[in-house]
Amino acid sequence: MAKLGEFELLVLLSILRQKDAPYANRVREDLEANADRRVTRGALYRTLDRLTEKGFLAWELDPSEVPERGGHPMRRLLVTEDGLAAVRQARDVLATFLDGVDLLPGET
Amino acid sequence: MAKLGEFELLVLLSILRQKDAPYANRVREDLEANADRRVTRGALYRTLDRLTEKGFLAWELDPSEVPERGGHPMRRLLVTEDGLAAVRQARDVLATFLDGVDLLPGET
DNA sequence: GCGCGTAGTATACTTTGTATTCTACGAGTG
DNA sequence: CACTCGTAGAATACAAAGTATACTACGCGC
Repeated sequence: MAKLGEFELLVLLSILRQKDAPYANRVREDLEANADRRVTRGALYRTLDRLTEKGFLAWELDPSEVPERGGHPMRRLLVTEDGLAAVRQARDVLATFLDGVDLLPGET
Repeated sequence: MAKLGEFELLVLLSILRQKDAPYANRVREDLEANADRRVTRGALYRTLDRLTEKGFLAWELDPSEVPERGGHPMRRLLVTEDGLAAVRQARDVLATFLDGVDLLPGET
């Protein structure tokens, strides 16, 4: 199974967090706000494409959620089973390594 | 501050785990064993170089730890303060996102 | 009907990650 | 003693992941 880059992982996690509104721009806002990282739309869509090619992500056009100010129909993002598995594995590896070390003070 | 890629993070964490023997090949073995990932020597050294350029890593030649079967003197790897800070930040971000989601079943 | 704001696409480019191949050197073995 | 084996490291070229820039599309409201 293809492995996840750092950003890819964050994107999948963010999608999973958006329980009721898994749309690209929600994810973008989430990442900018909580991961302290600039995310341009191009960057995000590129990543979504890659995740889709890998089979970690799927989407459907959402006809009900009409955007307030026009634009394309929004894509409702869905993490696949494979995607979930990949996230879990990445989490486990990270947990292992983070666990084995105390870089405690935590405050930057 | 430059950001950490996924592999870079793992490498720093692994170095921190090798409390008494922070050498490149220990790290390599650690990653292969615990991160379920093939790591060639070239790949690792390239990453170490990049981390050094970013100021996250330093090293000194270790004269005391003589290798058992020849080779170059080993480099004792040292994570810098900046490196530690970068790791902490990455950890915090990951924690935030992993926390907000329950992909629990955990078993693959 | 024109501009603004949102959603998505295309493309070019940079940074990160990986494989391959080379040098160096000590220990053991013939 | 020279040769090959195992370890450590360097150089190079290349692939994949990440990012920026600049586009199209469309609806709303002035």
